[in-house]
Amino acid sequence: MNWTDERVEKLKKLWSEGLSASQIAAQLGGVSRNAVIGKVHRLNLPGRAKAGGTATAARTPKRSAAAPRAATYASRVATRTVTRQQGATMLKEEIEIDAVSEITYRPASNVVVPISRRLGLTELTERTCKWPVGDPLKDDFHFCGNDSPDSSPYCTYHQRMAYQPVHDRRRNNG
DNA sequence: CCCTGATTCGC
DNA sequence: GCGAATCAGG
Repeated sequence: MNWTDERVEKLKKLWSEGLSASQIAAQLGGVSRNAVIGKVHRLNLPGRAKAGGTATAARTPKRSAAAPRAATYASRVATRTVTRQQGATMLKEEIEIDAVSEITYRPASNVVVPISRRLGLTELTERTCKWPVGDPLKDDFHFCGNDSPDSSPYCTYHQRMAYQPVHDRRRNNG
C-alpha cells in the first residue's frame, strides 16, 4: 500500500480524533499499526502524552541512544482521551457492569440485549463479541463488542443465542 | 496475555 | 520513506 495524499489525510484526521494506531490501520487497510505509528512520527504529528505507555522519553533504548526527535510535542497535547479505549483497566470495569446487568436486568422481552460497547467494524478484534445488533441498513447498527472468553466469536451471553434456533425453546420435545 | 505508543534500523 | 522488530508501559 502506498501513502497517497488521501490516506495521509485520513491518517491525520483519525489520529487527531484519538483513534489508536491499530484502529487506524484497520480503517485504512493494507497497513499494520506499526506502519501507522511510523508514519505518524515521520509526519511529526503530535503523539499521545500518556496513552498506553509513558514511552515519550523515559525509556532507555537498548541498541543505541541516538537523537530522539520526538520530545517537543508533549506540551501541545490536548486532553483528548477517548472513552472507547480497550485498555485492560477500562475493559475490566465494563465486564463487571455487563455481569451485573445481565443478572439484574432481565425483562421478558426478547429484543433487549444485555449491554453492548457499540463497536464498529474496525473495533472488533479476535476477542470481542461479533454479535450484530440492530439493522445493518440503519445508522445505529453496531456489534456487541463485549469480551469473548476463549477467543470465541461471541460473548457468554450471545454464544447461547448463537446456538439457539429461536428464542422460545421448547423443553418438551414432543 | 491483552492492549497501547516509541524507537531503531535494514531495506 | 517505509515498516517489522523490538522495547516499554498499562
